[in-house]
Amino acid sequence: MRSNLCEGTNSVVTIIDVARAAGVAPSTVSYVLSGKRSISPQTRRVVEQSIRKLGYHPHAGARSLATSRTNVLALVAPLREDLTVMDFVAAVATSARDRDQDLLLLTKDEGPTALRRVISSAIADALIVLDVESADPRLPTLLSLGRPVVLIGAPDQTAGLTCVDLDYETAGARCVEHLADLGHRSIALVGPSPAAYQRGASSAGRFLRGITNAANSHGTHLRARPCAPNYDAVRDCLDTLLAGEPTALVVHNEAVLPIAMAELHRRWLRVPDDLSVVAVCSDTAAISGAVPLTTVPVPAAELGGMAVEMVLRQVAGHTQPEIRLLPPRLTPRASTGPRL
Amino acid sequence: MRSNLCEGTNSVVTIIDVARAAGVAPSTVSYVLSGKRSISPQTRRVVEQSIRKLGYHPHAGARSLATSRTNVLALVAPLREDLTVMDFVAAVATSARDRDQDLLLLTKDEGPTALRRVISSAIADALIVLDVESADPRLPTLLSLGRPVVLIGAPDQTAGLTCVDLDYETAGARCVEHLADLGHRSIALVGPSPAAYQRGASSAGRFLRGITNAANSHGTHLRARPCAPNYDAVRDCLDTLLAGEPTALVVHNEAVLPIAMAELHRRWLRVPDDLSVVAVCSDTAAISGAVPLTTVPVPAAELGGMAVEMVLRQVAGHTQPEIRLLPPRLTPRASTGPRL
DNA sequence: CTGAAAGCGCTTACAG
DNA sequence: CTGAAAGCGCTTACAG
Repeated sequence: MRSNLCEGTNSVVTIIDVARAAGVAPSTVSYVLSGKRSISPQTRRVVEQSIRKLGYHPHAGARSLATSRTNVLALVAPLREDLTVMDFVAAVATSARDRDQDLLLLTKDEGPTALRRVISSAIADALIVLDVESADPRLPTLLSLGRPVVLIGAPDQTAGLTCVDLDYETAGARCVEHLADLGHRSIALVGPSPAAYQRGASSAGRFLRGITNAANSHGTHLRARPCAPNYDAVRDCLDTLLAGEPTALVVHNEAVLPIAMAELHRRWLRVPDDLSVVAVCSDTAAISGAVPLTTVPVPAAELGGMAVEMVLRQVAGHTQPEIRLLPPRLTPRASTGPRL
Repeated sequence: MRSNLCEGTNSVVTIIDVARAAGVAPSTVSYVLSGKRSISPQTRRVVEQSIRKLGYHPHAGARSLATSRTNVLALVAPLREDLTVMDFVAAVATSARDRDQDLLLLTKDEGPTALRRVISSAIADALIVLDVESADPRLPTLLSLGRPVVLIGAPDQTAGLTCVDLDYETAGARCVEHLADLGHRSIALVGPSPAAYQRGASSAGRFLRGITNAANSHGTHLRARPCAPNYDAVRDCLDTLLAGEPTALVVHNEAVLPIAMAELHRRWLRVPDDLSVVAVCSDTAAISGAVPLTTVPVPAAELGGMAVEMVLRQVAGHTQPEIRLLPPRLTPRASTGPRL
């Protein structure tokens, strides 16, 4: 009862094999596959049968050689242990597949050379770059490639670049507005890790700017500190921040979030009665703790989907650079309440 | 002062361009590149200069068409938000690059069809599969591919398959031994999520078997429960487990770990005085909490590296299937102590 | 130590 | 609606 697929020789089934089996020319098989000219119903049927029967799969290299298209997108991702990164990778992978593209994974530490290599060797048609820094050293290379590139994130200089990101500056403002509405006049920010600030992670600076400006214009006191993702750093950071007796805490650091919540608990600080908490992170992280957290969610799925869409538009010929900043939404949950 | 790389036409630089510029035959350029025959020093020098000057990069599709080799490895990863998955992806990506291979990222939910497509279309030379289940539905396809495949994980039936994994059965035993040595006679296990058991995650069952058998032979009482990665599930799980008054807790669930530690703290259970804790997880997760945890670390970096090495050996012609189970090591830290 | 040429498996004008 | 043929950019026997 075994099917006779792949029986006999182990060699590759080519378009010529299919053509012979179907009694047509190779070009006809090609056109059936691409739909680029009309084919009689009978021909189509017999060709499609042969394709199935022989288990034909077009050779990607041959196709790319003939068309200058690979249908592969390269994603450049940082390798750190980070759920948000994983979210973005997942989002881009899924939407790439939805558009019949494969995904090549490059790591950030391969640097600019790898980007040029992948494009110049026609391994991928386009690049999606994660974890962009304010003055990213890869920018000159990216610009000189002359091929489709989309950045998830926004560097300082965006001339000629296509970027998509959450509007972190407004996100910072949203946090202040929400807390100010609840009567809070003193806010503390647990920011990204010192490493993130040092490498100039673009979201870190923009969020800080947004929350600072908003605090000023609301007459709200703000104290901000970066925080490394380990227990000691969190304790120190909270020591410093809580010394100012804030009534609300904004956490823009997903890795630190569970540690910080546990530490607040250890210090007998009830959330939200003693301290309101707003987090900027993925929603899954926000609802896994004891108290469901008010968040400004990072919409990784949307951002990843948009990046794929935008880069494919470029592949299709659209060359106008564009910056898209998604308006942040704040989702109120149990971790924020009125100042008591 | 601009360099004259890439000046003028935007079209692809080919081996013919390089040959012309160097005054040699295209085949000579090819041999300089591949090192497959001896080349006079002068010829080599002039060819290498032309390559640099023109910014030549070999066309991957053309090369794969001519050689039947892509130098691309495909990694099939599950998409869930999970640091361990991220660890494995990072490990495989890095070691692939070290061996001059690119990495294509496939998602688990694409199923067996994607695996066949990627191999049959010569998009990748080989497959590395993560998150293997006891009776994984992809196994028949994988076996029929006739191409290099390495599983990270071990299904029940391994005939004809090459697998590499931590020896989770022995890992379970190590936990019991360590705790029994410290005098503990009643152990509780927080296992992987119900979802993991349901899909038959192979490590879940093997670890449970190992810890169960070891507990029996040590005359130690064991109570085990799966646990979903959210606060309510953790609370329920601990309610059930702690009712048995264990003096030690084994946590084989990285996502649950920070929540569980916070919850123990909330219940006034001091670690290790009231309760010893052993975790099976990456070491970064183990040392980020208030108490550095005794672990049996999951050696993602080693496993990923071995998978790449093994799959490349297969690509090079080595066809003998093999099962490699890494012996687990237990790293004692502050979270385990003698039963008081 | 080096060259000329066939062939890898596709796509797409060109011709009918 | 369909076929015959050139060409995409490499590699590798074959010949010298």
